[in-house]
Parts: sequence; structure tokens; C-alpha cells
Amino acid sequence: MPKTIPEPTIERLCRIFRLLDEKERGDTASISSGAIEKETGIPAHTVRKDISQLGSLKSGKEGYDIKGLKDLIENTFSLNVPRRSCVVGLDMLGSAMLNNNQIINAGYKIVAGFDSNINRMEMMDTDIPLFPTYEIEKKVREYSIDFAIIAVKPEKAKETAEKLIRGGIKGIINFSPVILNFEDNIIVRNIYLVEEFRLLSAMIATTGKQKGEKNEESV
Amino acid sequence: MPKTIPEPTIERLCRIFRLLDEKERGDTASISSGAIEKETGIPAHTVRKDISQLGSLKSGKEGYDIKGLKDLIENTFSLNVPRRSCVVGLDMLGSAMLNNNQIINAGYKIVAGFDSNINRMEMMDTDIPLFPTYEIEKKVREYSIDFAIIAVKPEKAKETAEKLIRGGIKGIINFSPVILNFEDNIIVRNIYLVEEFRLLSAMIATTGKQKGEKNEESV
DNA sequence: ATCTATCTGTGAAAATTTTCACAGATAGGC
DNA sequence: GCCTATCTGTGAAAATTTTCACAGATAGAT
Repeated sequence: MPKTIPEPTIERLCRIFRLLDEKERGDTASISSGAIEKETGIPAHTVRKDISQLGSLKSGKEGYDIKGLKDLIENTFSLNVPRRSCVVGLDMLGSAMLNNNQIINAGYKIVAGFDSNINRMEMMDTDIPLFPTYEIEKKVREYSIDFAIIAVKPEKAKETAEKLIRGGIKGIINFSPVILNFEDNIIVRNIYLVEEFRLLSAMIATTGKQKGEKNEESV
Repeated sequence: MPKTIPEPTIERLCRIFRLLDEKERGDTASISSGAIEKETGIPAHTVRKDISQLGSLKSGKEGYDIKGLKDLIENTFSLNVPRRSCVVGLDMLGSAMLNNNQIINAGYKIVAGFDSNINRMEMMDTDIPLFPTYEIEKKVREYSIDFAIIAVKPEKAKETAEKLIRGGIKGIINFSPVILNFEDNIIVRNIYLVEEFRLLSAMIATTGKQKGEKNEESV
């Protein structure tokens, strides 16, 4: 085992990765931990500590070499391995995901969409192949799909996840407000829209000056 | 000061709140920490510890009274205070947010939408009043809007946030991939779609069995 | 080559968060 | 009332994560 990297560190490094991606086509070739702090809010010493977990990278008076650091993160986390994804549930949110430029620009290919409503699918205007939900297991396997975005109605979320898992899915991004909790080695990232609202409310109520992030985990 | 509640605890309690909301219209009137663990994945002792931070609630052989616990969380975090929200950027993702049932059902009112493209707004079919982005500051103030969802193009994210803040916004849910980092007491929850994909990749690469959450921080 | 200013890398300390273990409380049966 | 089974509440221990402080490294100037 190559040494365990703590989850908060993984999250921060992915955030830094995006910054590097922006900066890569910029004027300078390097960036310091202090500059990373200014742009991301992650304290400089934490940035250094996190990066040091990746093994060493030659330093310098200038800070980190942007390209070098980016590649190091990319390799460590296998971000360069191409991943195929699908979207299940093609109402407004699901459709927005199917056509999401951010996702496509980052190199993640969305290769299929699923919905239980065949009429709706026939009306949709997209190049991505669409299938009825009863074909999920079959198509996930056939297309070797790694990741799925779940945007179905809450009452369908669990069975949708189970179909995906039977098809061999590796990771799920779950937009439904149902807590998906599997023993297996399926990784689920939950994006709870409503909870983000509640967290804003809660943070205002408790102090008004918490830090506000988590990705989170997550929406 | 009423005692500081750690942020991870706030996030878990909001998750538990949702579970209670589901269970409230169920058959039983109470739920134990063990049952909460089974449904949320949060360990029972952590559940108890978290709940104990809220001050005491009479216990019993049966576990927690669902209604009582729900009210306690609601009051502690002022989740019952009505909040008015808006959406800035009405492309597919923004429109999906404007019409999102989850948000509405949870009692959060979306009272305005903003977009820089006036033609697009005229074509949209919604009862929610829509305004051009140059009116953000004015309208946020006029409607006393508390929260905003930012779904604009990355290059517009920062200036959008600044307009909202000048209008007096209290919290922002940011869907753009730009890191918004303010000194002020504005709370920002970032939902980084692409980062969720990267985190799935990273977690598979590092061990394949990390726990997967945040949002998840954050979506 | 030496000096200086600027950064990183990292062991150790501090802070935070989670886990544990068990005392205390409650409801039901006898 | 008393006993038992089931839970919570919580101080203390353990684990994890963040912060600190400074040694070491590099690049440029003189």
C-alpha cells in the first residue's frame, strides 16, 4: 500500500488541481504556497503539508512548478484515466447534467442517459444515446460505465443505485435527497441541495462566521 | 455566546434533520441512535454526541422522540425562519434550480431569477419574476433576499458575488468552478461538480474504500 | 563565492474530532 | 416494588487533522 492520504487532504488537493489547471495557461510557470492560499483560502502551511504527502517535488525560490505539481496530483490520483459516466433521471436537473460543459471540459465523457419516461426521451435533443431505466444494468456493463449521476425522484433512488451497482458502476454522484449507504466498495458522493440551504441557515444562526465549505462533500 | 457547535456536527445534524422529516410521517413516534446509524451511516455514538450538543432531550427506552428532536434541531439552527432566495444565471442548470421541487418543498422560497440575456428571460415560462443582472443589487435589497444560487459562467462569478453582497445577501451556494473567498461574514457553500468526479477518481485510486461524503460540502 | 531574500519540507505541538465505556434513566413485566 | 432490557448522556481516551517553527534549498545580486 502506497501510504494512506487523508480524505480532507484529497479534497484540498483536488481543489488545488483545479486552480493549477486555470493557472497553467497563464503568464507564470510557478506558484507559491502563499499564492495558493490567497486564491483558495487553504492556509499555506496546510498546502505545503498536503503536497508533501505526494512525495517530494523539487522546490525553489519561486514556489511550485505549476505543470509539475499538476502532473504529480494527476498521477497520484489517476485523474488522467479516462472515465465514462451516465446520468439517470432526465428531468430538468438531469438534463442539465447531461449537457454540462464543466463536466465535459474536464474530460469526463457522458456516454448514456436513462429515464423511465420514454416519451420524454424521444423529445430530447441530444447526441448522447438514451435508454429506458430497465436497461441500466445491461448498458452500464456494455458501455463500461464507471460513474453515474443519479437525478431521479427520491422514491426511485435506491433501486436505481442497485441497478447501477449490478451493472458494475464504481462511483455515484447522488442528487436525490435519499441517503445511499452501501457496504460494498461503491463510492457515493451525496449532493444535498436542500441541505446546503439548511447549512447556510444553521451557520448564520450559530455564529455567522463558520468557514463554509465541505464541497462536500458535497452539495 | 450559546456555546460553539463544531461544523461537522452541524452538517450531521442537518442530515439527521432530513431523516427525521421523512420519518415524521411514518408509523413510529421515536427513533434510536442505532436506527439513525443504520439509515445515515453516522455511527450511533457520534449521533448521541452530536445530539447532546443541543442541550438535553428527555431520553427513554425507545430512543429519541422524532418530533421533539426535529423541533430541537429546527430551533437551534433557526431552520424555521423563512428565507428568500434567488438564482443568478438561467442556463440549464440555473433554470433547473429555479424550478427545483426539493428546494421548494423544504420551504425555501425562490423569489427572483437573474440573467444577463434578456431574450432568454423573455422566453422562459415561469411565475418567478426575472430581472437583468445589472439590477441584482437593487432587487436583492428590495425583496430582502437572504440566499443566492450562483450558476453563471466562471468569468462572471466573482462580479456576480460582489453585486449580491452589495445588495446584502447573507449566504451563497456557488455552482461555478471559481473559488469564492470573502473576508466578510458572507457564507459560501461551493458545489464543485467536476471536483465530485475527480474525488471519485481519486478515492478509487488511493484505496477504493474511503467513506465518501461532504456534501457533501458540499454539490 | 558569499550573502540575502524567498520558499519548501517536516517533525513536533496543539487543536479538533471521533470513539469508547459505562453510569444513569426509563418502561415493562412479574 | 424490584428486576431486566434498552437507550441515552458524557467525561476521558484515542485518533486524526491542523498549525507551528525552523532547518534546508534555491536563485539572484554583488
